Parts: sequence; structure tokens; C-alpha cells
Amino acid sequence: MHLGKHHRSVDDKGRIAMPATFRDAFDDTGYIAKAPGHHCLTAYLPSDFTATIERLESLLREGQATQNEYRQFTSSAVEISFDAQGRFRLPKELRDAARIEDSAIVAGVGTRIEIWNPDLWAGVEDDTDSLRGERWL
Amino acid sequence: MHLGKHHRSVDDKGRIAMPATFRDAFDDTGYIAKAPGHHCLTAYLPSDFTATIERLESLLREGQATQNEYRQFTSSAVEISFDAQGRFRLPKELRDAARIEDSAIVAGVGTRIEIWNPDLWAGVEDDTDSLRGERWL
DNA sequence: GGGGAAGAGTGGTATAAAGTGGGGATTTGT
DNA sequence: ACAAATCCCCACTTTATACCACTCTTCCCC
Repeated sequence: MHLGKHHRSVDDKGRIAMPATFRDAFDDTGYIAKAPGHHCLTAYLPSDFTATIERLESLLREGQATQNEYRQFTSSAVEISFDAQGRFRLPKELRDAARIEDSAIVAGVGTRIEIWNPDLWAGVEDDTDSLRGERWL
Repeated sequence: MHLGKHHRSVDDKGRIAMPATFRDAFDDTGYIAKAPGHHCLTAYLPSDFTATIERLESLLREGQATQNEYRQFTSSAVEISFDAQGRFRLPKELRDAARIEDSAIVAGVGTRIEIWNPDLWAGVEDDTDSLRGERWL
């Protein structure tokens, strides 16, 4: 379960410090791919990434997902590793896709970890249409 | 069942002493998240937090809750632990969201525990429009 | 009622960890 | 061979965490 929101700088080499609380869940490596819709990126633990790929392949066999969907997801994904300071490198391709420049929001979203352009993330938090917590609080 | 209202100081490191009567219900750790509407914060026992997340995820699958709602709740949440004096640390992000500075109200609200800015809490107590206890007293 | 012990609440300091920035060697691609 | 990208260190600043000290209240017990 991933929780909490962290603002992070992105240096000119594309390095981002994975928040320590998330980093502990990773065992040296992980995966990052464009989220469907491409408003943000999603970071996966190796086991979660494998499970996600298998779910997508299953949907593909059932005709619930398209080959292009499969192509987009797999071809956007990269394996990441961490340096001695706990940072990973986000390739320019993925930074551009999510409009990430010199800073980013790394957010724990329960089952997944998302990486956002701070301005786009502000849009998520300003989406008060959805504040109907009395249904689940 | 959580009962009672307690005024607490918040030091410059964001530490708050959990009232002893509530602390006994916690087993070392707990969770705090922004309440929908963000007028206050809600503290959860681990089991209550898990149940809340599962209720929200269930609504998400049924299309009764949005991804942004899920993002807002999970990304605002933090796990807390208590020091030897029974205090927990409230991150600046959450203090700002609930406008909590150097003191706070920690209130037992039956099924949950809420943390308020004292001035905003006064607004709750002054809300006499809702005093129609004859329906349930 | 007085004295002492235990628990609750508050404040400060020292140490460790997290986050950030940069240099320079090595690799990659052209 | 050259430029760009990547990797591997090292240094610094900020923040979090663990510890210790003190006050005040409550509750016994004598």
C-alpha cells in the first residue's frame, strides 16, 4: 500500500530521488511506464509490473484490449535502478510524455505510485466535483 | 468508540501528543488523512484505515467513485508512529491543509478521531442550526 | 491532609537519514 | 574522434528521529 505525496526536484540529468517510504518497497529495481491517457507516469515494483503485463495480455486474448494498447504500454516502459542516494533516472522520452521538467510530484495512490507534472497534479487536487466522502468515510 | 475533546499544543517540529484515552486504542501505528472537504484531518486505527481504503476501492470498481477521489485520499494519507512520550508527527503538508499551526483540537467523533484547527472547531460548536437533538436523544 | 509515585503533556538537543547538487570517468552513438 | 548521454563517486543542506529533561496533575497510601 503506497501512501503520501512528495514534491521532488528533477535535475538536468533527469534524476529523481524516490521518496524513502516508497524506496523501501523496491528491491534494487523497478519499472516505469506511461499511464493510459498519458497524463502521468506509473512506477511499479517488479512483481506488480509483471502482474500488470499479465493482466493486459489476458485482456488482449479476450479481445478486451487492443494490440496498439499493448504496444503503447510495453514500449513505453523502462526498468529503473537506484543510485547510492536513492535516485532513479527518468528518460527524457518519459519526462516529455508527462510534461515533467525541473520538478515532479511522486504520489502513493494505494496500489500504485504515480509521477506527475506539479501543475497537472494541482488539477487532480482541485477536482472537488468528486468530494463525496460521506459514501465511504 | 472514541469520545471526548482535547486541546493540544503543536510544537515547531509538528509533534502532537495523542490524548492518552485514544492512544490506548492504537497499537504503535495509525494513519492520518485529509477528510473529504479538507476542513479537518481524520486519524484511523490501522484496521479502520484498511477497511476505509477497501470501501473506496470497491466504489471505484463500481464506478461510484473517481480515480481523482482515490488519488486525493491515498496521497494525503500518512502512517504515523508514536514516540516514547506518546506523540506523533503531523507532516507540514497536512498541517497546512487543515490550517493547523501551534495548537489543535483532537476530538473523538464516535467511529473516528478528528484533528481540527481550534478556530474552525469553534465553528462546529457554534453551529446551532443543527441542534435538533429531540430526534435522537 | 501530606508525601510520594506514576502518568500525561511539553520542550530541547544530538544524531542519523533523506534530499540535492555537482565533478569527472566511462560508455554510447554518430 | 567527438559530442552527448550515462554512471559512479563525493560534498553539502535540510529534515526526521531518538533521547533526555522538566513540569504538572492525578491517584494512592500512609
